[in-house]
Amino acid sequence: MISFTEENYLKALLRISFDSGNDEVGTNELAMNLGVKPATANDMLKRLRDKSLVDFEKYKKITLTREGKNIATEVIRKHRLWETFLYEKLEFSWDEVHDVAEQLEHIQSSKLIDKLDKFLDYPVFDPHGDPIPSKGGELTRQFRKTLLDIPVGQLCKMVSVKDNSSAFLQYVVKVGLGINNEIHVQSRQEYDALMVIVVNGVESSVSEKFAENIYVV
Amino acid sequence: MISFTEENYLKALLRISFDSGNDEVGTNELAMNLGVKPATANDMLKRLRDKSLVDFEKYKKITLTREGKNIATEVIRKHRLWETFLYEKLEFSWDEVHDVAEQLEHIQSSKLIDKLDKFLDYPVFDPHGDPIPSKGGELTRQFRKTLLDIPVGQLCKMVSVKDNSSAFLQYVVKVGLGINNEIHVQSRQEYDALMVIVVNGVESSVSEKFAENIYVV
DNA sequence: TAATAAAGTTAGACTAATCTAACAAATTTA
DNA sequence: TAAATTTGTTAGATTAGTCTAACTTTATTA
Repeated sequence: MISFTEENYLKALLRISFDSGNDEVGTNELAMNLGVKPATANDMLKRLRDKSLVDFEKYKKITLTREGKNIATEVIRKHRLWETFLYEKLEFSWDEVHDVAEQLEHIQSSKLIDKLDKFLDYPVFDPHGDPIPSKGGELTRQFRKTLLDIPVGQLCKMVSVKDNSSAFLQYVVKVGLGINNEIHVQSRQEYDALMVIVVNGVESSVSEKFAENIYVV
Repeated sequence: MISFTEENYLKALLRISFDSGNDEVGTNELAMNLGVKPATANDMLKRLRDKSLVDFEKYKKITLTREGKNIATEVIRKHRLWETFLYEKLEFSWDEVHDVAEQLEHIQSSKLIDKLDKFLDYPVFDPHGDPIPSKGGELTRQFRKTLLDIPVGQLCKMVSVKDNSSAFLQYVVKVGLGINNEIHVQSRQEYDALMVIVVNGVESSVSEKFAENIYVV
């Protein structure tokens, strides 16, 4: 049986490789991502290797095995279905769903998740605009532009976020931004990439770090 | 913070004292109920005592403190709300809800449980006919007759079960019994209390152990 | 290319939750 | 009420998941 913690490590590995577009992940990167020390991650990685869920050689990068990737994808599927449930059925706001879904994603019952999928009428995207893997585990990798890629003067529409921490999401809400909102890029500093944007007629300044975490079309 | 396991101990203590009508619970009784060894239960009870969640003296019976009882009641509230959700919204059958609810009851989010309560339109009984504690923690203790209390020749109606294990619940289904079904008590052996009952025109023999786990009116 | 920095590993320790085996107290009963 | 039985406790061990501190390997750069 696979533990709650093991599931979190696998999920983090998949998310990191998905975000970076590279299958290979480093120990420190993983540890930082999970908020544990590299030594801890290293111990866990050895256990996951014993279970044939990851591959790596000493001092080398880590990849998920087929089986590890399947489990990670299933956890992400559950996470995103629960987020959709919380948002659509329980009136949770967009920035509150993540933390609760972090817990719900570990409930073990394939019947539960299939029935939930049906109850929600087989949704394809979660409230952040991220794709929900199908039952078979298909996760469409779409090319994603961020707010950083939009030239001055152009209009775009926010579809999702990269950073799912509630600290970031609350900041997004504070700037008056929400899913499907139109953003007008008014200006950009050469020096530090600070941008001035207009959302629903309200002007705000946002940093480079902020902009690269907002997915747009 | 209170752990998953600690919550299970508190819940078991409340359920045992509720079933027996006596606030005082023994270590062995608790251990058996949770499927652990008495030594294990004893260690945990000492930790719960350190946190002021239970009271007991060496070699004496255990009681929940006010705070311990509140937590246990909250866990039961969550359990029964989730059971109701699974049964009413996700088409789970009556005997499948318990095991999944055992996991869902430990999700930590008061907003989640309040919203779920609202979504279900503030239900008062779960699919087994057990009362759902209110947000304030009121749990009405009703006198409950079991099938064992029904004299030969009399008709009664099943409202709930005492044993929630899926082994028992599946057996109940096999006998053709479900919630709100009428039961006719046809005969009873003096020697071993074996009963012959009729449900929807079908005759079955049931043991004393079975009969005492079926609540009726 | 040699020194420095970054990344990864190992050893040893801690906590929570569990176990077995041995022991002590309380209760039942002959 | 003394012996037998039941109930509860203690001591010592185990596993999962975490840590710190010291070490090794790999990568970067002056």
